[in-house]
Amino acid sequence: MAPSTDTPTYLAVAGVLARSLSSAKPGSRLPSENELARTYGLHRQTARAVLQELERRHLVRRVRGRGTFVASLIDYRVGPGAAPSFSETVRRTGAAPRSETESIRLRAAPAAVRAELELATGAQVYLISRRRFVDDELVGCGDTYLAADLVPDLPRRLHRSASLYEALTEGYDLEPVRAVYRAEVELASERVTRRLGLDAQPWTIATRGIAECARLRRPIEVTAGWLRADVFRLVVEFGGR
Amino acid sequence: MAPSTDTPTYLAVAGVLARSLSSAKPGSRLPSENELARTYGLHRQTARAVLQELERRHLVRRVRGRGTFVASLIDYRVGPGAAPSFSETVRRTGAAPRSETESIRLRAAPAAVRAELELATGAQVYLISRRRFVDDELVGCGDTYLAADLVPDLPRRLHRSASLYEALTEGYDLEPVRAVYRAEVELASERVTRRLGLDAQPWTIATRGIAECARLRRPIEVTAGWLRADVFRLVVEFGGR
DNA sequence: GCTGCCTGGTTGACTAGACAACCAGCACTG
DNA sequence: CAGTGCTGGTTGTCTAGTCAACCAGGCAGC
Repeated sequence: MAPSTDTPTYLAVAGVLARSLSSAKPGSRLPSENELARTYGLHRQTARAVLQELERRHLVRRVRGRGTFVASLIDYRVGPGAAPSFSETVRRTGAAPRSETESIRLRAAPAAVRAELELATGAQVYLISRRRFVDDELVGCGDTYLAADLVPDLPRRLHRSASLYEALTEGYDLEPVRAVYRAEVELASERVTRRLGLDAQPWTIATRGIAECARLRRPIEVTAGWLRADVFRLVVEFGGR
Repeated sequence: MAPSTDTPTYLAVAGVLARSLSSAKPGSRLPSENELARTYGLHRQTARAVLQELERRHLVRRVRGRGTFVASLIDYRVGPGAAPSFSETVRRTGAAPRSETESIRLRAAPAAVRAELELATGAQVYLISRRRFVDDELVGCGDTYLAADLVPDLPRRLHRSASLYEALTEGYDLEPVRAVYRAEVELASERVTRRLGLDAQPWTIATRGIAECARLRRPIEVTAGWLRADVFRLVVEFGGR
């Protein structure tokens, strides 16, 4: 029945499941390791290898204590001019995005940020840390650095605004415009791994950007973000119709 | 000695090795699974998990029958205007790139290609398949489709040129200019896996592009390429100084 | 009501041992 | 001299079984 010559059984079974998975409902549950082993006559470790292979292909998500579930990737489209918005990206798929502010801290600017924002030594910045959710599941996090002297009393103002963008634009007349943007696929650092509530370092789409204010003609914002690569897929596009 | 509370031993050992690996020479060999198991007092399967974890992080490459070797990633930089050249990218790292033509075939244009190149039904295209090497190791492959009527007698002409680009520019006065470009990280198809001489599907940086000819004012070339993601890393950049 | 405990089911980690597939090098043979 | 076959070492696959960590839900007791 299988066209296999001598492919390992765990790959053969993974292939069978992968094909049936393409028409499965995202979020639905797969058989457990023990069930799988029983129905295919394998040892549990082999059934495990099957599910791990599917996880490696980002076709399923495995949750300890609960089971294995059908995954679905969200395209994270990056192109010139269009700095992708997390909320927009998620909403387009029909899911519900949510951003949660972890903390707003006032601190001395790290050297790298100071250079990017053209600040004097000792200058202070606000560091805004956020967490990103899709359907109430934690899928990413991000940091934003803002020169403190440009946005006095930011925490309170931010409270009254729907978003940081709105606060900057309407509260301070500082509309930020993306100037430099960079994205890559990388393994999460230990710090990001912790923030995402995971114990093993996941692959992430890492983004870094600098935004300028047209009125002031200088950079005002440095951002860094990480999105789980088993939930999002990085797509780069230039040109097109 | 380890700051671990109860991190799994395979992750702990992987951490130790990862740190020492950053200063190791790319290409040098790591201890074998058995050696590792002996020196750390583990079972071979656990030592195996250690090396597999390092492979997952793209820090090492494992070759059946030979051993485990220190890897090094090459940045594949993508930006507006600058369609990255495989040869340029590799040469910048000091390694030796090589491209090898697998085949040049004349065939009816597939529907998707026909649409992109604005060809009539039944029109013919040349399909040029290439393989990409770094220091004589197979790391990628690519396909190029060209409208056959624009490049009569292509196979012979290509023989006398250093590259396809040169043949198009000087042989036919058809300088191609990148119009649409797209890159993403994806699991290799079975076909690409075969062409890369692997048995398990690897992650790849997949690129797709359409090039136009300024003189003719129409698209003349469709390209698709795959580079192994355990050798290259996709980096997207806009703006900058 | 609701807090805390227990229980059955799930994935995670580890040890034990076996055989297969593959590679490089070497000696031997024709 | 070319090719064959052997051999030791390597990673790949698989079975067998154990304990741990975690989750959801049910249930008893406060």
